[in-house]
Amino acid sequence: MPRVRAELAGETPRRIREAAVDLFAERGFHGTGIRDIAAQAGVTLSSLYHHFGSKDDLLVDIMFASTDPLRRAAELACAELDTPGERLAMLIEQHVWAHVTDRLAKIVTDTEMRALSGERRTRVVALRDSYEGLWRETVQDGIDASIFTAAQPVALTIGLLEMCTAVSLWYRPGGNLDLDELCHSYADGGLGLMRATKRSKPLRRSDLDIGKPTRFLERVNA
Amino acid sequence: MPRVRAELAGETPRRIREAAVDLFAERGFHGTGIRDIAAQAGVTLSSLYHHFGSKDDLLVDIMFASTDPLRRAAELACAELDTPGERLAMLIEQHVWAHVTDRLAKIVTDTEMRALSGERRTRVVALRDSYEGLWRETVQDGIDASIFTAAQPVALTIGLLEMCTAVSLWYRPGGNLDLDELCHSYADGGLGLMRATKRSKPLRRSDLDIGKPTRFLERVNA
DNA sequence: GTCTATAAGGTGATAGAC
DNA sequence: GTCTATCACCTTATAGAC
Repeated sequence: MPRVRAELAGETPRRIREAAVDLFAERGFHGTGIRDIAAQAGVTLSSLYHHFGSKDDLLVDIMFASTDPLRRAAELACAELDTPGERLAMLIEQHVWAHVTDRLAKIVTDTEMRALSGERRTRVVALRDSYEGLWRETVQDGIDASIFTAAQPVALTIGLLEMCTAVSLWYRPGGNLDLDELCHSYADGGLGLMRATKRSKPLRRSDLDIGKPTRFLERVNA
Repeated sequence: MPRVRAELAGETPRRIREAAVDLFAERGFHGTGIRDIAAQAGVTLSSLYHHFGSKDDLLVDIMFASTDPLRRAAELACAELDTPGERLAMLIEQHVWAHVTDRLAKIVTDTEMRALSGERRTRVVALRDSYEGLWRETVQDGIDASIFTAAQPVALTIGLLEMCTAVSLWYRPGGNLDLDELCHSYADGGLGLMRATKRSKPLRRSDLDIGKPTRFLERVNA
């Protein structure tokens, strides 16, 4: 009985969240009314407000649920992989993988920051900065070890991150480009973007053995 | 007298457009009220509606004014530069240059497509597709000529474009990274992303002599 | 936990005087 | 071309019954 209750108790918020993600991604946060969300979730307006304090809270909830697992997977990858090349490749692959499999929530997270203000915004920005910091550190490690020689590593790191983020805007699973292939290709491109030293031969993704893109994400979700 | 009148006649719409760009970029299209725009432009609501048929029309106007010159400059570059490497480098540099110097309008253009529907949306999408087509053709030319050897050129081209687009989200002129340097660095990174053949040595931006990023944009604006 | 009803104010757009 | 005044509707959020 308590088991069943717990499951049922979690179901309504989940449906509200999903409805909100769909609508926010399609019409934007300000373009979506809370009545639209309640209707799509199959609940009334008051029920929605029983589970979420405000429309803003619902947005923050969506952003955290989508970003925090990826950040934790990135921490694991940085802690457990040996070289900057391996770490950067894995950061790219699990970022791309997450932006494809959690497409709509990522679109919302990446486009609706400006809808937030005050303490809510501060919290979300802090989470995002903590994730992006792992990318910056990884690239800097590569520069320090002379594995990467890009002229503007900081600017290129932001660019690379945005390139991988944008996958959620165009990629659809089921086309003629396999998701694993996409991850692999973007990791290879990212290593090329950072440039190998002139002495050593360019670092290629196919030279690395880092396992699947889901390797660390699975441990986080468990 | 007619000269002065013409200048005055064009001034109010210009101020309305600028106010709208500022506010749309900061709060989003649906997050901005038409009263906010009118107030920031220093005109009344009715005056705004005298110059623009609707809030949607104002958005379309902003998007066209920001996108069309860049598209025409891209056409010029593709017509007049000899090699795919030179063409891609110039496409990257003038794209980055435009996204820095026309920052706010680019943010609006890149994030508010979903606010449009029907015929307005069709027209803006067609303009964007025509521009992106020039990038795809350029990369394909490079693949055909074995200058680029990327595994997934189409996917990487979109990624590269988004990477350059995202510059408007973070870059501010006046920091310690010069705009010309940024353009140069992104062009070099983009060439690396597409990969040189294994036989020939990698193509670098510094090997190319293509002139300034503004070279074709100036001719379009004239 | 969910419902109906409603408060309080903002929204895009227009009418008609000057 | 610009103004004031207003329409009809939609917005987030809450009160209070069940």
